[in-house]
Amino acid sequence: MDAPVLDVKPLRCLAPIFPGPFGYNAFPPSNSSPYASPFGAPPFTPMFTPVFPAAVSPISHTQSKQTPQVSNGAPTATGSVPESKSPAAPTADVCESPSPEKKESPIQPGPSVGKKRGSARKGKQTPEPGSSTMTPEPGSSTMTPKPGSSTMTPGMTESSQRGHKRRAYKKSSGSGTMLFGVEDGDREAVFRVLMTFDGLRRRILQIDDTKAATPGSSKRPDLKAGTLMMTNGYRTNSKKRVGVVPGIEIGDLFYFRFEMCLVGLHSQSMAGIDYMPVKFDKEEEQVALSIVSSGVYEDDDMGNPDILIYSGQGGHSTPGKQVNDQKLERGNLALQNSSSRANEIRVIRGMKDVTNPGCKIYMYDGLYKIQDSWIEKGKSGFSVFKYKLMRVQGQPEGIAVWKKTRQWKDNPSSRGFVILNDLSYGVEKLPVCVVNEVDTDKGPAHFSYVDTVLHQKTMKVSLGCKCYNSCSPSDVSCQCGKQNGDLPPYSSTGVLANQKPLVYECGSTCMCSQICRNRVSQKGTKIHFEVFKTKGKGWGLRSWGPIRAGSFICEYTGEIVDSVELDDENEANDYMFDPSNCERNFVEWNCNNELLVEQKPAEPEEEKSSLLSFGINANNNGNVSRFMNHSCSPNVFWQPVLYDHDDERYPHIMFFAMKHIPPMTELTYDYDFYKASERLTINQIRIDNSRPGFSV
DNA sequence: GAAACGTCATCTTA
DNA sequence: CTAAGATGACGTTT
Repeated sequence: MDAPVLDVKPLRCLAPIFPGPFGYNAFPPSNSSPYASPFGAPPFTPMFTPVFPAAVSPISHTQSKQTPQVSNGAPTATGSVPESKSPAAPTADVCESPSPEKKESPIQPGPSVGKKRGSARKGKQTPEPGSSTMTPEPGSSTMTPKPGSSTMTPGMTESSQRGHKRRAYKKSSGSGTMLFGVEDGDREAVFRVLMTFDGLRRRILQIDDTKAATPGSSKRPDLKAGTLMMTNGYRTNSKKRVGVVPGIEIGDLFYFRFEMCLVGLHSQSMAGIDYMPVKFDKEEEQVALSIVSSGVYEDDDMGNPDILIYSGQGGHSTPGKQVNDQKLERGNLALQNSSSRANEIRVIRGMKDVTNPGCKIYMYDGLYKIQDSWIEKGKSGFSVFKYKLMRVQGQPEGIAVWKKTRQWKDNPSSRGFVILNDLSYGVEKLPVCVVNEVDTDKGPAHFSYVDTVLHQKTMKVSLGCKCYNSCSPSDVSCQCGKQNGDLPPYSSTGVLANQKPLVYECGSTCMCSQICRNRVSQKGTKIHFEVFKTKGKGWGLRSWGPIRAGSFICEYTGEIVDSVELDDENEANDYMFDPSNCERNFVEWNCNNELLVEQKPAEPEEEKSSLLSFGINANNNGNVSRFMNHSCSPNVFWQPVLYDHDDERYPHIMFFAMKHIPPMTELTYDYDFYKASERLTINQIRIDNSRPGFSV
């Protein structure tokens, strides 16, 4: 039970594992707080969420410190609402900022790879180029009530008029309790929570996959992962609040509703309207905090990115089918109150994922205010509440970025500042345009675009599997499956489950077809890239579309060289990918699998990645990867993959997304994993094999 | 009052 | 398409 807690770093949950009810692991009971020693803090009771050491958020200045009472953080004055000035603007530079202990400047060329040297930039980060104001002025539209619609007045229905007391935040019953609340997280904490959630979810999915034969046994890995996080209190911003949420920026993406719950953006796991009681003078009133517009109701964006027409909740028996009039209660009432109180409401827009239909992407679109509300008859003839929300001015672009990029995709010539239409000259399926919005540079120096690595010697080809059509994760006879260990590396949608020393994809000698789920990175990139001139870091790389965490981005192509040829002084090494200095290629991406008790052999792997002793020279031949800059707070990592030959000394270097990456966000990876690994503690945590385990 | 327990509304996800 | 989900809100009992 007393697994040693190793090298505790603030943002991580390092508590030893305790078996909880239902196979969940819980953190130790309150009287043995794991925090006592590491932080020198007194043990706290489960009553209070521990204050997170790094909790002083640089952006929480707009937000008064939340006390257990609701009173502040909420509007202080009657009627008038806190104008939190420039809500998200100051957060712009948080994105790439290193964790507090680090001294290096956020983004700079990696020490080991001399790429784009001399352009390191100190100090202040400049906002994205492109984020300059090109939003239309929507303010001109006057607030005339909708024709033919009755205006609502608060209190027009009976229900729920009793003054609600703010209840103490309900702690999960059971053994879990809120031991590890990460209160008022900063951006780093938000990332941590999200990465942990998704790591957990992918892991559960992966385990589920191998048990394909048991029908009905297990579904919804998202809910399982979310529940685990919740019961262990592994969340941040767990107190509700009006307005800006620390650590969350406009444009942030979410692929599950639960993700938004865990970081305090929208705490309803299903309902579209989140609200809480707020004190105005003497009265307490429910006001809306955030809404998710997900298209179940007949929401409409009117084509104007700053306006959202939102439908109230209720009246539906099955989703999509309205069978009753909506009532002015719950979320609808809260929205109505928010309309008169004019408080800011966070808006999350849900959209179809074009690359993965059936999947939804949620994007935080910033603060809005309700401008108008009315009742109208829905398609089914029942009453529906309608709310017209107007985006608060002065915020960075949100959904507008999406609209822009979508337009560019349809019509690439509408993209301005283009220097070159297709850097790949047709090699990539999608053109890679080169843009410069910041200076007069006419483009990067010439190189030949290749979409594969160039070997000097011929590589021998491995013997493949004999699966028919597609390899099945539950098929123990699959040769490729064996090589990968007991669990499949990719989900059925091609998302990498976790980082490994080496992934074995099926290859040309395999009998399975191209639809095999064990063929992912070999098929090449599906991302619509853009090479752009950064401010101060030379050329950079970004995507027009959103990228889901774990999905394949691209390969690092170029000429394979032996590491002995590497020489930092050589200019030719500017575009050298050098994995040899990476003691351990594990980022924190697999993190917190220890929330699951697994009967896996303890990681025997580690060694292989440090054996990599080649380099990839992209100076003369390369692809978009050579433009990816370094960051200590990266959103991309690399993963060795083997598929077309047998030689484990020369795997392909494939890049995958560490986090969900919004459109037009620069893609960066950590050039020097060795340093990164020093920040790691997660892999040092002992996994308790003796425990029965979380049954999935 | 506070805490514990019970039920309902919500609609997402596979 | 359908049904199983988890949470928080709200209501009732201890």
